[in-house]
Amino acid sequence: MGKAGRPRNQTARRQALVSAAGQAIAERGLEGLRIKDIADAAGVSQGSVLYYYPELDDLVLEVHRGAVESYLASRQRAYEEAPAEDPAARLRALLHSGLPSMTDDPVHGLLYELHRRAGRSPGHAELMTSLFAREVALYTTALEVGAATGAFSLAASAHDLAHSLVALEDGYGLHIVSHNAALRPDRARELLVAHARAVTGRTDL
Amino acid sequence: MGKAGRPRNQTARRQALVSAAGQAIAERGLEGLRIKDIADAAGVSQGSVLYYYPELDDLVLEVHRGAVESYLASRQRAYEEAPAEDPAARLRALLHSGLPSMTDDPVHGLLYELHRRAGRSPGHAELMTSLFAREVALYTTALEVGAATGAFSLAASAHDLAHSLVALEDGYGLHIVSHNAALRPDRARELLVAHARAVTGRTDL
DNA sequence: GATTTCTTTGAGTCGAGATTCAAACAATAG
DNA sequence: CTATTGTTTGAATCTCGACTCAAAGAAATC
Repeated sequence: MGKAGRPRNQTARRQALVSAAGQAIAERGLEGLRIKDIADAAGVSQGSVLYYYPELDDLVLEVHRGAVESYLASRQRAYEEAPAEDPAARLRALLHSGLPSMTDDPVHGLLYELHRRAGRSPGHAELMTSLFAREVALYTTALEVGAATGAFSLAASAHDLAHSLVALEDGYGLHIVSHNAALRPDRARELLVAHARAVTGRTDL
Repeated sequence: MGKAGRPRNQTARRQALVSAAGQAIAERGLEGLRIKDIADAAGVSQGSVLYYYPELDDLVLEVHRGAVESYLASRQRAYEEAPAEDPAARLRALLHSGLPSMTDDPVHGLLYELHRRAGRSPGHAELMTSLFAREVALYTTALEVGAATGAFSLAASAHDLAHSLVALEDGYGLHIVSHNAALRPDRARELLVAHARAVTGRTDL
């Protein structure tokens, strides 16, 4: 009396749909998201999209979750790939991984696009909160290690400074992806690094 | 053979429509904007909305323009109402007028909502750029006056510091209106003021 | 009051896109 | 091979909201 049926490799399909949806959102924005676009990008029919995600919101939430995780992983990686014995280099790595490098950086573009839902959707708000908290934690660690080894002389608590750095990234990043003509990526990076120099006492960041 | 016809008080009607649209956008967001909602809020028929704004985008652009102007005017007013002989008080006034005071502050909510279009619409990008530049100018003036009178000892150029302050406001504000559970308005204000204290050398802000 | 032009209405039309669904197809168990 | 359940399709249908338009209303001019 064994169970029957075709094997479920839903995991793979779902993953493909999440990826396709992420691509579609990055291209046309949340408002321009169409089931047909997702289906085309994933190479399946419209019906299949609904079969796996009867609620499109669930799919968008998965896209958001995936974007947050992969973005955090990339920053963590950047941080860890810098020499552990050089706190300034590690901080520099963080600073350089937190801003969109072009006005149409796809990763940041997707994240800002998804964050837009946060004001009206608790699920998205939670993801945004989580991203912020974990970025703050990364910076806090980097600053505390530098302070402990004497490499930095912090102008305030590591935790508060970390908050400022992440908020600065978000503010500058928002203007960059929004095509603020007066704030090019280079200029934003300079300003961010200058701020980091000021609060750590390192003039060589 | 004089011209005839009913007088045109299009100005008033347009203003009413802009106001109604602003209200609708603040309530349901750009994605949820419906002609019917605008018409209802303005107390006219759907046809009238199209009569004055055949291109809905033009109406949204007007809403954005109005929001930017009134927001800037309110900050300018806050700045000027503080005693001119007290640079610290003036800076404090600016700092307190730049963050949403609640998680659903309607003014900031509307502005962030409209800024969302900037990435895909040059008109909106221009408005956002203009808002940023003028906020930076306000802060720059406040900082320079304080520095000139010896009230502040600036940690960097007034212009650079002003950029940081505005970007910080934008970053914190974004998280507040997005319901970041870990960053309440009070906390954000504390962090912003702490930053201002650090870069001006005033411990009494 | 007649005329002209501006304004307003709302029912009707139209279209884009979401949703449904019955039939076809696939893999596994027995 | 057959039965059973999982999967996929895409044409038909449904829904919502933008857009059209002919007719009615209103102010200014003559």
